[in-house]
Amino acid sequence: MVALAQKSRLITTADIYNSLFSGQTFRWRIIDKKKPIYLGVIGNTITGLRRDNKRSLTIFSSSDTILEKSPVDFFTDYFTLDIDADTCLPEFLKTENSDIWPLLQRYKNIKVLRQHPFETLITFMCAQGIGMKIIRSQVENLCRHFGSRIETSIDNDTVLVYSFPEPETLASLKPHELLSCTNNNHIRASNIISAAAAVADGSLDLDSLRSPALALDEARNALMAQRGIGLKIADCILLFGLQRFDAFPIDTHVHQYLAAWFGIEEAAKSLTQKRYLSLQQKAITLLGPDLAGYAGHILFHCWRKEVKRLDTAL
DNA sequence: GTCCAGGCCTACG
DNA sequence: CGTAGGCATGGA
Repeated sequence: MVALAQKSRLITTADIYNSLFSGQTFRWRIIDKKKPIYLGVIGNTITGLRRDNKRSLTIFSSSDTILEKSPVDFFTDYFTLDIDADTCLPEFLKTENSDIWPLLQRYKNIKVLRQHPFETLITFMCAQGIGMKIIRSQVENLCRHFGSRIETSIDNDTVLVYSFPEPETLASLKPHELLSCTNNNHIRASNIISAAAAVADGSLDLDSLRSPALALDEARNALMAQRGIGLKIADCILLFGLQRFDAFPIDTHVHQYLAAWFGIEEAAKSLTQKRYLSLQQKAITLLGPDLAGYAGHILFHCWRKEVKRLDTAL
């Protein structure tokens, strides 16, 4: 058993906590709601975050390093503290849309995370046409069945976590072995296995898709070559797992707020593939070419919480 | 019971 | 082109 030792302290705003449960990651969880400790597994390193006060955060870690970086360096990158919240959202939201701006106050500092590419690929393949609770439950099953078991202790309580499965592990499965992780959907199980196989054998090179030198369209096409990955899932993988903050995924909620908040008439119609691309261009024009997806995620979370009253955390 | 959840793919006009 | 239906289940 690995005792989770306090390793370092990171000074930041409390808004990074919302980042963990804004729907971009399905892996982090709350251990103690009264004295919030958030637990995650990065590679094979167990990491815990505890809020000390509004601007101070303690990092716990089962190792001195997280993916070969110090915990502080790792989380500075992971939580994109290099992205300035003030420049992320465009001015027109503050001036022209006075009805939206008050709603955004609790969400405007949410950070989009730089997550692990393969984990992001698979978890978003699990997220089609089902609710957030089932998605989280599927991902939990995925790790429990096919990841590595890791035990730790926090304040003398034993906590059991699992790493995310390796591509080779998932690639070796048969669809029926994966059904508990795909809501019993056989097609999705088989799609996930073949995508994992593509990563394992190198025909899908996720790291190469991170390069800004590669056009966003080409990166998306490489992902969409996999069965079960369409425009929306591909854009999510680019945004959350490949650090392409210009990628702008449009799901049912984004579709809704583009109509309700931005008055885009096209968004009132059903979301066909052609309309997806057209709406995406309009959104990028409004939100800016560099951080459209980053800004879009903040709007997405605000819409879910403030308008739809949906919760994302368990 | 009905409807909708962070969709994708195929078949059919 | 577009739309409808299938995939599957749980919670509101």
